[in-house]
Amino acid sequence: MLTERQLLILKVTVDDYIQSAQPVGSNQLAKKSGMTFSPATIRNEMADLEGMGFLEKTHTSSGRIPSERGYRYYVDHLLTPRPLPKEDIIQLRSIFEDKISETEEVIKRSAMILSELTNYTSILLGPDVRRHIVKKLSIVPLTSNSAVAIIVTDSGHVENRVFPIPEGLNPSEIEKMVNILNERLIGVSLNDLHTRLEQETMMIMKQHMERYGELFSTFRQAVILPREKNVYYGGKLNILNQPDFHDLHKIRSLMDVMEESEHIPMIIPVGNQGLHIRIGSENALSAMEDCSVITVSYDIGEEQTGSIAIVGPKRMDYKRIVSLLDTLSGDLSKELNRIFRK
Amino acid sequence: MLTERQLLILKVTVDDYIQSAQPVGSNQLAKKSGMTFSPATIRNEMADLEGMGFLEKTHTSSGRIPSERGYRYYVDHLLTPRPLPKEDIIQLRSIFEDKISETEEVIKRSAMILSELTNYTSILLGPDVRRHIVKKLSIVPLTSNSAVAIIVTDSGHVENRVFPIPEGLNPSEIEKMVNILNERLIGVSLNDLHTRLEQETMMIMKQHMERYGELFSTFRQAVILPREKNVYYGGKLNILNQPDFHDLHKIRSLMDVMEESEHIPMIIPVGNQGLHIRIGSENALSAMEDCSVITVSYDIGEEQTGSIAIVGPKRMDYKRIVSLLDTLSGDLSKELNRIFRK
DNA sequence: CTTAGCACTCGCCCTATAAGAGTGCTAACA
DNA sequence: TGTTAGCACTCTTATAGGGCGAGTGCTAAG
Repeated sequence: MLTERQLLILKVTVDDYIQSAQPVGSNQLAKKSGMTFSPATIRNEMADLEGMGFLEKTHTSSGRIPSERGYRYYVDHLLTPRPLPKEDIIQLRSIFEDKISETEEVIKRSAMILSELTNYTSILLGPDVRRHIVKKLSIVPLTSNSAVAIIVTDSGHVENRVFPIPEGLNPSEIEKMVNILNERLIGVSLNDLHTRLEQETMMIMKQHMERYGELFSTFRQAVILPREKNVYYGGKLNILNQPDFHDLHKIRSLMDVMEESEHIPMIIPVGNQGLHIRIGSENALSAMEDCSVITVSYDIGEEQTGSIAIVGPKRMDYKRIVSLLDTLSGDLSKELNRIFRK
Repeated sequence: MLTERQLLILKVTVDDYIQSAQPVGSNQLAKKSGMTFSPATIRNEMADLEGMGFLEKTHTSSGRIPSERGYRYYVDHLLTPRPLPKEDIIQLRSIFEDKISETEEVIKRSAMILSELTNYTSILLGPDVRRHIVKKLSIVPLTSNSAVAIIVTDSGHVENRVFPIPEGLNPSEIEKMVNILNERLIGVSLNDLHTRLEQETMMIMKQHMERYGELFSTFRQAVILPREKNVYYGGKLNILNQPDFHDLHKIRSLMDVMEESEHIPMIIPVGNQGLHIRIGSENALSAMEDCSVITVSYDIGEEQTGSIAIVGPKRMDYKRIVSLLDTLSGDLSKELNRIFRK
């Protein structure tokens, strides 16, 4: 077990390294306020802490930097979240100041402000569009052989796609189809849409329409997949500001990984409630082994949840980020509830 | 005036430097095929070319690299566009292979393929949404005090935005409003929409509806500005692959500049028909002084034009990019005409 | 006019050296 | 027994010098 003094030294070491990005030595530490022991004592303690795997040296005679285990311990036991400074709160509140009524806009904006506030990259997961409920379907003919299909969901989200229609189709046929679709499909989630389309509507359409086949199948094609991604980024380039990242190759692969939407579930494990911190190799992706990721969930309306993630160097300002995310998660939940509830 | 031999040497020097990214010396050049003169002769000629400002040395006794003037001359007089290799043509054609019916999808895809093909960053300007013509307006109520406004344009583009509506508004009022709006505004461009809204519809609404004021003004708010940007990127990170860029600071500001949509007109001068090449400091933005930008216009339907830009190092493979852009511009124009014409 | 020859320049790499920061260990001290 | 001063040692960083190689400019010969 760690003694009080060791805890203190570990904490101050991590804090200092987070702040300076330089290995911290015993002399330097001794000068810090609250340090009543001599450098020699600190050296002894640091050697112990290194033995226990909390600190590391970059070379034989350098100062110490926290190991991953050190960060982990720091985060688990030594993190004393302090209240956010006023400026931060003001900034966070500014996200909501113009009473935007769209979930997606609010989230986009959160991503932006968050990255500005932290100087790290933020990734926000919005509502899962596939779980939204169809509120209205419509088809607007554009030319003699194309039309745009529009699906409005209960959240105000609009999916739309242009699709080809058979040449010379009677406009009343289309109207008939739209009516049938609306009758049968309002209240269905986007996710269930394509199965329900087949199961329920196909038969009816067959009865009521000639040439239903071509129209129906192209429409189905168009409607299958929501196009919009529910991932929003802020400060993608902030990585370039971090002194911890200098290897262009690593930066490149890190940025690549973050942009690739299929990797997102590896960065932000879905269904994780509350706040989580993943340090270095605790991350699933090897491209992120030099990063820490802090994630927190927030509520969207009453049923769904979204996630906020901050990606930065292991030497991340955990204290500040945790406070920021805590606050933002709460604010965001509240605001989105307001939007959904009205 | 330049002699034949000087032209040859300049061309080969630029070609070699484009290919190798290394300053090219007289011995190296003499080994190239087509070089019938001795290194000494080449040295003399290179000294002359340097005197005329076409070549530069990185230090007193180094090989030569092309100056901006050298690139300019190369591009203006020495560029012999050669037909694209088969693989490139196949790749370009793959953009259109699944007969997408949406302008924006085709453009997005072009941006992607183009950046893969060139290993540079591509920026494509799509149609100016504000010039699109309203095909249909609708309002779908979501909750008791919010609704989503949807505008479909002739190109199949859909603008949509959630906006607040006065509590307890009669649904039939909304319907009435939508009818009036459709009667009056179909055929109007998005750009003219807000002025026409005021001029024509307000009076009519006043006559037919109670409480038109609140509803109308929030609707107007929602409709003012199209949200979608018409800028599409491909290979934003490709800059990181270029050996010419190593200064993180410069990379950062270059990437920043490219993402900022207000800078786009400085990168791609609007209304420029045909192909243009801007080398180094010929660019308007100082962050791009180490870049070359090749732009070409393409047709969207019959009236509008879009632009394609490739951003790379000054040491860019001009020959290849010019051929690629020429071809893509033609193909894209053809394809978009097909989409619009049907 | 072209080219071989040659002295010279400069970047790059390797090595050596000195300074500085920090460590581990030992021994003295409270 | 825990703490601290002292000291030798290690390793990084910065600086300077030497050799190598690629390349140049100039001169003189072909």
